[in-house]
Amino acid sequence: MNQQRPQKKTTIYDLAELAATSASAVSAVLNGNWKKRRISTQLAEKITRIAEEQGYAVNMQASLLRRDKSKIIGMIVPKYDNRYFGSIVETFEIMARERGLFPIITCTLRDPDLEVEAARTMLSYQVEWLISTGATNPDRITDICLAAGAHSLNLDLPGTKAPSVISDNFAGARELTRRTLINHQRKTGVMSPLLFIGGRGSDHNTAERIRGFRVAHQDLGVPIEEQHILACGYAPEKAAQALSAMAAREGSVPRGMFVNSTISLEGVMRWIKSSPHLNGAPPIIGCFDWDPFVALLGQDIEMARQDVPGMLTAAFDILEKGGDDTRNLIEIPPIFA
Amino acid sequence: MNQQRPQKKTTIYDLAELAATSASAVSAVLNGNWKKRRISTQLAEKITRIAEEQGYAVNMQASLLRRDKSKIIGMIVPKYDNRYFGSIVETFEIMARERGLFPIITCTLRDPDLEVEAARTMLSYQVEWLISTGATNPDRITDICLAAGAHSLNLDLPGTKAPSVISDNFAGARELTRRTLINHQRKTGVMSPLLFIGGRGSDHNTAERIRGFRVAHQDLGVPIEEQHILACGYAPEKAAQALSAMAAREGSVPRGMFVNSTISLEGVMRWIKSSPHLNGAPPIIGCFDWDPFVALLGQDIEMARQDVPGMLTAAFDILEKGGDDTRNLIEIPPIFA
DNA sequence: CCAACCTGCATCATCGATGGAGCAACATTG
DNA sequence: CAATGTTGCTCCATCGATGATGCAGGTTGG
Repeated sequence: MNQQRPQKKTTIYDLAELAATSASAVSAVLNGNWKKRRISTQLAEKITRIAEEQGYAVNMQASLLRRDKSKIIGMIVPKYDNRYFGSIVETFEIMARERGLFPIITCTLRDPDLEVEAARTMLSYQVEWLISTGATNPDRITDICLAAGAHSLNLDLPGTKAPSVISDNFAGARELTRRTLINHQRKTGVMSPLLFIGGRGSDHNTAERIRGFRVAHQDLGVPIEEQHILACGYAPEKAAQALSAMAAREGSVPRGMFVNSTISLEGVMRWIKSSPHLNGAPPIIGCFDWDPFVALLGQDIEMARQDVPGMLTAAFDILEKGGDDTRNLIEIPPIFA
Repeated sequence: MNQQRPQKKTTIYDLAELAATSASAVSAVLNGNWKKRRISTQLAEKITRIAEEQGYAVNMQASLLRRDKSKIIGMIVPKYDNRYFGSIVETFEIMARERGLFPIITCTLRDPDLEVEAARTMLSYQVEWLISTGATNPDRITDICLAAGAHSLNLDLPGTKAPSVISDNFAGARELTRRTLINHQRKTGVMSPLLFIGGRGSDHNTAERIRGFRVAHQDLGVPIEEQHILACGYAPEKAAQALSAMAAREGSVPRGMFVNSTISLEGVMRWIKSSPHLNGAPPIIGCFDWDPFVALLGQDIEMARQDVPGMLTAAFDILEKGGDDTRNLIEIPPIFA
């Protein structure tokens, strides 16, 4: 049949009439517990056949209304425009489906109001769990979830009111800094402090990465230049502006850099390309995040790839243990190539 | 209140009791048509206040069950691992919300069975519209949608049974080829045919792009080399393997290339880096797709950026006009920087 | 002073799926 | 042959929100 307009939806009552039986029997057969309800195999087969012929699909809205568990799991995510978040949502979907859950995802464009609105909307859809990824105010969302009878969990950025799974930012940054310092020495012959650029000074991850950055310098006995720590925000333009300002102020810019995300790296690379400040000498970069094209950008870029499967495995572990009591912080080490 | 465990959900009946009124009044007030139903402003304010105090959120399952329109719009998308699809889902969400719709998205990992399963699941959730992005078998999905009373629309790859919005692959490829041929001539002094690499020969977009590729060569009077059209699939490894095979077979590889997606480009660039076949001379590339880091990879890469906002505007136009009858194909020109 | 009308709500059936309870019809046991 | 058990269903209340209908109590017009 090649109908143009969508037809009305088939319900279990329609199927019941076609099979000359009751809606209850149809329901039992189609949701699989017909053995328990002592429906004959004969009738079960008949109903199954008719349902398939009619292209029947349960009305989840009705089904969920009746049941106690929705099996819906929500995730909010800031953006889809980089490999890290892309990988998070993709892995999340796969792992959720493997566990018989229905994932719904929404991006909040780093807008705190949208985060809250998105959380409320998801709660209206009866999510059982809500994972806040990189949320600006995760505790706010946890409060809303608790009030609405849902569990919550923080990913990427931690909160204090729900369990959190994040990268081991301190150890990762320390190792990345160490590697970059050594790369810099190998290339230039001198050991000199790196520039830290990107991220918000107010967020936990950036603060921890700066801490790792400091300690790595200390480990190698390299003094830090305080004015070379630029937590100027994540946007590419912010990074480019910060570099311009520094170049104007100091007349030059360090060749070795710790860049706090691929997003910021985009701005850094653009600025370097368009500016004479490095005199064509390629920068020596450590980037906290991974992108396949960045790997092709030059030999002198080291990346710390956040362990997305590891993080989500930890997240689903928590959620399978039902754990709200565990207000713990789980830190997953990033991966070096 | 800082409770640990989620509490039970508040319903309009709870609110009605707290406000000493009926559930019907609560419902009318909270969904905004209380004026029509002649509820006093006083009572409306009281109910609103109590609802806020209790952190009430409607149960969409119940609400949707009762209403005829779900306002849910679904999208299936192959992957989240590149800027094109990332931009599509992000723009889709924004535009859907602007129109008062609730977007749900699912990725299908380019798996035909998963596509069908995802479509069925979405239909269970009562989507009114389903947008199939880059689907391997869009007509199958349209059939399923029609049987279940939903509308469908194809994006990125066309189908024959529902309206389709895609890039103008022919014109885009023709222009990209023209530009790349000219770039090649400028750099090398000679006008010589390009290598076409990436994509599936069986998909409409690749076929159209190859057609544009041919016509552009013809336009400039450059003969094509048939064995230099390699629709080897999208995966990076496939592209790398195809190049290796060609190099082994012919002893060399053209310096000018038309690469049919950033995904394939990843493999191409990796191969070039690891292989001596170009003797360090940078390739001259036209890439049908856009990525910010690719722009930084070299001066000799021209990109055709698919006009995602334009495509989705066209898609939402169709869907606002309710149009199923319009089985038309809308082609949106890609953008050159 | 009564009909007609308006205001401000409450009652109740309904959406589709679900599962506890109940009920025939038949089989088995002592 | 009555008592008991088993098989194979059906009936009905229920989940929460919605809106048509109805119904008091007050107001207005003639």
